[in-house]
Amino acid sequence: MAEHSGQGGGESLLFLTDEQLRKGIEAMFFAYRGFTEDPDRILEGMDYGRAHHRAIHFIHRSPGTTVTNLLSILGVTKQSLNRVLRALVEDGLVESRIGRQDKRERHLHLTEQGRALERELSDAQRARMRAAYRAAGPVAVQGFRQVLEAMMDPDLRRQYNTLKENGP
Amino acid sequence: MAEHSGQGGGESLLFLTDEQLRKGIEAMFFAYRGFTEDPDRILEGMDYGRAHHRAIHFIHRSPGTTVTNLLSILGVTKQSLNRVLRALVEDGLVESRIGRQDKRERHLHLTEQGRALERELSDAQRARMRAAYRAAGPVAVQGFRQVLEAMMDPDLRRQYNTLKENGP
DNA sequence: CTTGGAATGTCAACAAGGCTGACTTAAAGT
DNA sequence: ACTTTAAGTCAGCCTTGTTGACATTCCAAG
Repeated sequence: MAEHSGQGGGESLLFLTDEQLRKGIEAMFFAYRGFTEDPDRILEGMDYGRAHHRAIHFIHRSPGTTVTNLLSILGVTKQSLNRVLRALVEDGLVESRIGRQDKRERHLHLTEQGRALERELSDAQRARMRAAYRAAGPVAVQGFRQVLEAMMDPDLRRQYNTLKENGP
Repeated sequence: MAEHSGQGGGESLLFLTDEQLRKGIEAMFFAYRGFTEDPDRILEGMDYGRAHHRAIHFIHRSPGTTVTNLLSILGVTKQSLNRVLRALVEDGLVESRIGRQDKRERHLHLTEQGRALERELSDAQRARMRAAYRAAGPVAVQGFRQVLEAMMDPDLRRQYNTLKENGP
């Protein structure tokens, strides 16, 4: 524990002060607002909201995923997700195919229309992320990702890493 | 623009690929879940939720702040905030003092009971943030903050920086 | 073959926390 | 005096989350 001695740990643990942590907490709060703002603006007026965006994102990300899998990624109840999926299927943005092996399962896919909305939403979100990445530079981006990953719950980190591997 | 030449920009702009951006987007999604989880768990069962947490946090942060100021920080309507503040005042966690200079204003302060809850909530949230910071290291933390700041809306970044200056 | 349990879907009811719109009160400002 | 601002309130609505109960379908183990 005692790195050298000195008040605060020889190797400079100043980044672990309550003040630094509080800044990080507030940065998360304000940044998340920006993060969701652009897609939210696109969706308002359509009958959709943030919940629909999340469903569309992860269906796009893992085409053919089952409802149960999606539930565990999104961390909501099936009733909540079902309300959202029903709307998307009725409106022809998502296709729900009965499993061939296990006919209880529904495999979810975006239709062409669904892909179009996904593109619109993720273009907007990526544009902001790209601007932030560019402004901060590659070293900062690496740190950004490291801290976020360390902040996740172990279960969610597993989900996140599983997603990372199967690129589209 | 063309740093050297080569496919992708001489100075390695690989961190700006859609794939990298998508990973950042998903990292934000999963990390934010972890970020809010601990306070949420503490609050469930009490009659309070995330909205109360936010109000308590920023009143603690800027004691004596006015309702209007708090509104602009939180980015909600006064009706929404009022519902939350009324509960906190009725339960004796927040004190609303009429302004001495401008008697229309109400200045908000945490009571001892309010400070106790604030401490409980922020201890939990800081513990997670501290663990993440420690795991990632000081360089990563700097990058984390840089990217988050770049991701904020200009207005929110102003709010964030204003808050940063008046340390408690 | 039967049965248990898993995966899915659906209905109903509810709560938190956003929102808009309309309106009041009190105090400042001009 | 008149207007604007700060705050609060009432009523009603929407989205998105929750529980609980229940039906259907179908795989798999006994």
